[in-house]
Amino acid sequence: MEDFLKVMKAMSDSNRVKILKMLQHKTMCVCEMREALQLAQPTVSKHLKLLGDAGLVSSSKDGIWVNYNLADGANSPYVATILGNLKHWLDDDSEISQLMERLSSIRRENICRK
Amino acid sequence: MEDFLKVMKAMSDSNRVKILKMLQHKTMCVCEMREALQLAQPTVSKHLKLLGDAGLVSSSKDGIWVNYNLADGANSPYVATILGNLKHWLDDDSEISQLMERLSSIRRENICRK
DNA sequence: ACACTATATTTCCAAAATGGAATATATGGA
DNA sequence: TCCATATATTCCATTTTGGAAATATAGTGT
Repeated sequence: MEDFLKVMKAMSDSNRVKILKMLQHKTMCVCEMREALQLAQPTVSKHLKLLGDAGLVSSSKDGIWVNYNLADGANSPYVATILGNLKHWLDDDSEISQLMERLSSIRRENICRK
Repeated sequence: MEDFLKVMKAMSDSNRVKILKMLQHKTMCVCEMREALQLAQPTVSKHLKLLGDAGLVSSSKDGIWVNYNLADGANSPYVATILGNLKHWLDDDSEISQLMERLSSIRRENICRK
């Protein structure tokens, strides 16, 4: 039950859902997400920790950066099902589609290491 | 997005999930659920209101009672998918399976109208 | 070693969620 | 009409959550 509730709670916040939708399109680091969502960096990190604890995202360190990706869901049927459905869910949501449009112009080279 | 989040938030509480699992097996009134979950009656009513607002349950009045059922999900792809998956999810959870065992012995005639 | 940057953690605050007691409403029976 | 019961609503205390500022940690380049 706890694992299930963790996944549902992780899906219950619009900024976290936006993170997952962005990760459908590309691997991202924290500062790219920070820019895309216009949130403070610690806030983004906390959301990512919660998503990671729920098994929805994975991360790997690349030097100074941490690359975040969608999890494959191999360890949780809840994660696999939710992420599978989220692939097509919310694509016609205006907030989401606007975010996706802006996403292509948010590139690590232009934000980090200035 | 709002509709989606409503569904996810509704699924983020163990008592509400238990209500949905019970409704998979039978139509229930508030006092039966109150007995099954050992919660105060207003608490159950509030959970049911939230589940109803999310489109996860429907209700119909029968005299003094209100019968609650799982919604058919015809109006929401989120509801349809979640309720469809919940059919098999959590069946092996110990809390849930114990609740299901007790469920058969909780009958309206024995609780209400005493 | 030192400065700079990306990320994580801690701490605090405001807002939201959960639960119950008290209360209101509605229905059925005497 | 009056009473008992099923359900809903209101109100309040406690806990949880989302956000940011401050701080800590870890790489990278000089």
